[in-house]
Amino acid sequence: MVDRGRYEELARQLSVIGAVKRGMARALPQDCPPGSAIVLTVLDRHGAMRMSRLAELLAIDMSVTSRHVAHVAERGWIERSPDPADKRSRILRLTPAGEERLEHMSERYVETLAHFLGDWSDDEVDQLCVLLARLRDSFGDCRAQSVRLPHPPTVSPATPLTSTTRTSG
Amino acid sequence: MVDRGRYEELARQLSVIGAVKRGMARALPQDCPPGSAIVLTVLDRHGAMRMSRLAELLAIDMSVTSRHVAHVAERGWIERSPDPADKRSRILRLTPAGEERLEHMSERYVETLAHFLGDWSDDEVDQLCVLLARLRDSFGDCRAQSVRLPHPPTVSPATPLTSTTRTSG
DNA sequence: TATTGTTATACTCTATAACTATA
DNA sequence: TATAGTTATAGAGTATAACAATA
Repeated sequence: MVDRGRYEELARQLSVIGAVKRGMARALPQDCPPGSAIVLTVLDRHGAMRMSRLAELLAIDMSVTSRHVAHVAERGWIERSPDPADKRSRILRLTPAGEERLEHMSERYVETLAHFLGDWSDDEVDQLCVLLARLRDSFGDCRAQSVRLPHPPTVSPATPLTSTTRTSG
Repeated sequence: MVDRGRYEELARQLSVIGAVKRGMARALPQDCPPGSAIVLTVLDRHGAMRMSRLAELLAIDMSVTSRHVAHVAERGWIERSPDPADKRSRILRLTPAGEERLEHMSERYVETLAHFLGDWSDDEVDQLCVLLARLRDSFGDCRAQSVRLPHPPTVSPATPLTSTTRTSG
């Protein structure tokens, strides 16, 4: 068990890391806000999937995911084909235009990191990647509705422990 | 110089780490949104300071900092005493009530981390803290107005390189 | 009746611009 | 004239709740 001081330090570091994320976001093309960027990134990384799966991977509510997806679909960066197994669902898939967009985006990200992280070694970047991946993994699906935190903010007494993707009943 | 693939991987990891930050934010007391929490944290960590310094440490515009500060000041968690050296400024300082609030907040953060990071070792937490601190440091003051990024989004041709805290002239 | 996904509404954070007071 | 800070307004992200279509 890690001691309290270490956790406090980690909490501080996580609080301040938002500045880095904003710095990265500024490098994005104008028609591609962070919400679109992450949808394209995850679809490229994990392949075609349904809304609910995407929402789970992003750890955001499906209502929010729906808006992000609508935005990139309007621009032709993904296609939504009917799911033969379930007519309520559609399969999300990156289009060639989306891949192109992602490539452009990726170039800007890389340039930005090269700009700020010029003096980092390969090993340091690798280490940070590994630890961030592990951190994300440890948190798992930590969305409001799907997990019981130690201190449920406003939740009424006995909330069921279901691991659904929904926002309400 | 780090190669492109490593930077791409880091960019992906940073994109997805927002889920962790949201998970942490959910642990905060209801009357203490993340913006307030970070102000209290930084004032505790770095001691009393002026608005402009706080904005620089948070890497957000002073207009935003001003609102966060107003919020915590209204609740009596910080005090704003006149700066004898410059009548335009005030010195921000944590009050005993603010320290108490911070302690409460910190407990919740620690519980949340203990909940999700139960199987991490001391060394792993330390390593992540060190790398995050270094990352934040490498980005420095990366606010919109204060730094030239490789791809200035909408900025007109010759923007001066001044490192000010301002939002407009 | 339960689940997938969409839409409407509200809240938080951030940035830009205009403004006041002081240097 | 320039700087410290405040406020008004707008844009993006997210959560909750209500809804439609399908399982």
